[in-house]
Amino acid sequence: MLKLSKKSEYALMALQSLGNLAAGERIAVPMLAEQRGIPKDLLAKVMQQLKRAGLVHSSQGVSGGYALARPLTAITFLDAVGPFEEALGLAPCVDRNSEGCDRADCCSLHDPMEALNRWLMAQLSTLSLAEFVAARPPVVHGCVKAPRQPTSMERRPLPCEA
Amino acid sequence: MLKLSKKSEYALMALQSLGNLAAGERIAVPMLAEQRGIPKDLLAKVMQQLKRAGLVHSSQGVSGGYALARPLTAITFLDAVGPFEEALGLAPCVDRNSEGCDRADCCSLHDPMEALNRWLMAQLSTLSLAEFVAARPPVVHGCVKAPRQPTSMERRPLPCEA
DNA sequence: CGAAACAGGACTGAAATGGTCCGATTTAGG
DNA sequence: CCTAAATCGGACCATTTCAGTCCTGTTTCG
Ligand code: SF4
Ligand code: SF4
Repeated sequence: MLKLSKKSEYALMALQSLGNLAAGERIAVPMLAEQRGIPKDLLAKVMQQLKRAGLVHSSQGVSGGYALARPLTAITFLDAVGPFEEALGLAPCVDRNSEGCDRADCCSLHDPMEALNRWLMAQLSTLSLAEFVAARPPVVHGCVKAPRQPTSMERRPLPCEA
Repeated sequence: MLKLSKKSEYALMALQSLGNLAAGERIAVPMLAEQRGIPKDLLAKVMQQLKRAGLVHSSQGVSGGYALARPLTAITFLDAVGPFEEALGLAPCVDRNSEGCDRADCCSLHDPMEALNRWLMAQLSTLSLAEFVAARPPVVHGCVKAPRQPTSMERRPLPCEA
């Protein structure tokens, strides 16, 4: 139920990498793909879609590449992942990409579903990418791993503590 | 990314219905299936699995059926849905049903993923079914819809309000 | 003994997913 | 002006997952 598509994962990777670029700098798909060790053609598609979603800017031609359209603090997890998730809603009755459910007005599960769905969406759209991936030091050649730091997720209070 | 499998949905339906049974009462699969308008054979499988998960008890023979093994307040959303979700984790590196990810120790996305995943799991396992489906009046023949009441989900504070 | 229920495996069709390939267009640099 | 390298974007394919059906047992009430 929670699994992200590979495209989403690649999108998050890309946005993370774009996040620690110097201002005005750009990075090309082949470079990105090699750094993260992921299929270049697929990443290319992902980037196109990110552009269409307005999250990144692109420049064509040799020495072209991508850059963030706005800082990671202004991109939510939902923004980043939304374009790649076919089934973003819990059930057909609360999903944008489905023609709904004919039982919707005769289903005692509908209201709870809708409520939970709305809550989850709210969570994911109040989580900025900057929070999610606490952007860390520059990329070492071939390996982008960085020392562990507690993310802001871990500091979010659980509902039962509220 | 959030979509539940049909089995999960059916499981939630079933547990909801079992929830407003009188003590000692049981209900059979064909009856349940007809009430909710869902395929009986599939629901049968779901019930078997719920039994294996220890959430319900069954009795065989004619006039057999299912009943809750414990009250809805003692069953979490994750309990109910877990057995039916192949891919419960956000990514391969944090999923029980996958052999992990070879890049796990060289991926700057791993730690954020793990953190978010843990947080989401915690959310789903602190949400009891009783909270989720604020169990409502008995089932009218052929239609189980009931008047709307605010669920406890809607009263959960958003992180940004905490 | 027979009808009705649970138990459970085998199987199928359809759809989503992850990935590849190829041709077209743009553009910096020699 | 020409070429290499990059973004575009459609077509295509293999694999897996999903939802659903079917069929054969076994239990148990009346
Ligand atoms: S209305 Fe009920 S059955 Fe239809 S999708 Fe929503 S929850 Fe599932
Ligand atoms: S380690 Fe990185 S690449 Fe591997 S699954 Fe986790 S997030 Fe995806």
